[in-house]
Amino acid sequence: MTVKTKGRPRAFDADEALDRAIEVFWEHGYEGASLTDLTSAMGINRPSMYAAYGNKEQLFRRAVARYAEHDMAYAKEALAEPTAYRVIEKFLRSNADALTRADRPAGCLSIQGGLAGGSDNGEMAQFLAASRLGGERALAERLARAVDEGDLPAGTDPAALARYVMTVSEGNAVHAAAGVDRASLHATVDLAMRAVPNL
Amino acid sequence: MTVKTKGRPRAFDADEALDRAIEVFWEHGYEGASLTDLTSAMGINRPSMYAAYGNKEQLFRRAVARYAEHDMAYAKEALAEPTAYRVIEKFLRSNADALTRADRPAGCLSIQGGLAGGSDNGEMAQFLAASRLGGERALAERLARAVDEGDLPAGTDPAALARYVMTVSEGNAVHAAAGVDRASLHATVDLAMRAVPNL
DNA sequence: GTTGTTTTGTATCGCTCGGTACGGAATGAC
DNA sequence: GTCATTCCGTACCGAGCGATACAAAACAAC
Repeated sequence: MTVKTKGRPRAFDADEALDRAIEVFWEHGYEGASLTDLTSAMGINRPSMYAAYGNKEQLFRRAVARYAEHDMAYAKEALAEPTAYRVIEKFLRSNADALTRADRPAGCLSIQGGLAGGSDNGEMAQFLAASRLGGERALAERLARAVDEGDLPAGTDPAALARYVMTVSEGNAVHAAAGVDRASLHATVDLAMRAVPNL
Repeated sequence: MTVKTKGRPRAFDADEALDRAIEVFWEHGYEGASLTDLTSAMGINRPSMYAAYGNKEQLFRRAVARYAEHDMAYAKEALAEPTAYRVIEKFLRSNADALTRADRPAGCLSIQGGLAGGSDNGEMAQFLAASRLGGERALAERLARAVDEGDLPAGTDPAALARYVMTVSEGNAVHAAAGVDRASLHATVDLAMRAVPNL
């Protein structure tokens, strides 16, 4: 799929470099990741980064997009499970695994990226929060369908249940970033699942 | 308790200024809070801050200590409840309220302060994580006592249950920082409590 | 009063930040 | 070959960072 272009060819793969940037943002957060950190991890120099991605903010947005598409692919898969209980369990189990992958930083980019903003009004924090709430809404819609299908008790509030699931997921992300191991996160999921109706 | 001292008297109250610093750290995080933000909120100038607290890092550590003593006083109160169920519910309810106080920033200083570190190896993030795990350990000890007293089912893992409770608390903090309102956090607590054994 | 001590305000330090100017290098078009 | 175009690498910019030097100001001791 490499399109023929004029001029000197790019000496690096843009997606591979983006993966390296993801890990730096993941580990240090948006503001904590300096351009020196980023470009040295990406194996390129500053002007190449600016030519390829625009600036630090756009690099981060593209990193988050790629992260959502690849590292969070399990979320979309979980929604395809046949029952609400299995949707939720698959999501929380996969999440616990993703939070503790040996080849990736601990925790979740969306949380590590930044909950608080600097002197600006927390533009990045709001962006990440909106992205997370988007995932929560998708889960709520799947659970609403489950209520319609009689898969969850009538009267169940799908939005509240989705929020609870995301709350556990985010809490686990905070724990993972603190160094808690995979088995402990799964033990938390064991407990959390007891609050989920299982017909 | 104002001790008579030589020299020019301090023109500000150190604890009151610390409360203002707490709010700035709470809102912008450790690295996101600049000395200009801090000292202007504290109503003092830079050299006064350095004379009174040492440097930015020590100011933050004192802010966290004061935060734990005052804004998290509900945690210690919750541990005094008679039953494990009531300990947990009181903790999560008070936590949900504290995360959404109108006169304070949304969320929790310990989470907003920073999950990720800059170019250093995340010294502050580790410090905050250790502080949170300390609270978790205190809760685990209280729940272990509850098991001994027959207040929780025999075979209950108090550490796992404590971790679950803190996970919900931290997830709610993330949600609160994203702007989720108090009632929604309590709805999450409603669901979370269904996983807690209630004899 | 004078002296010693501590705080205050201004003005500044060295450093790192995100971002860029510019010349040379590497390609396709012709 | 020459030209146009694109990318790479160095070296740099202004701005903001955390931290401080220094002298005037405000007190206690005498």
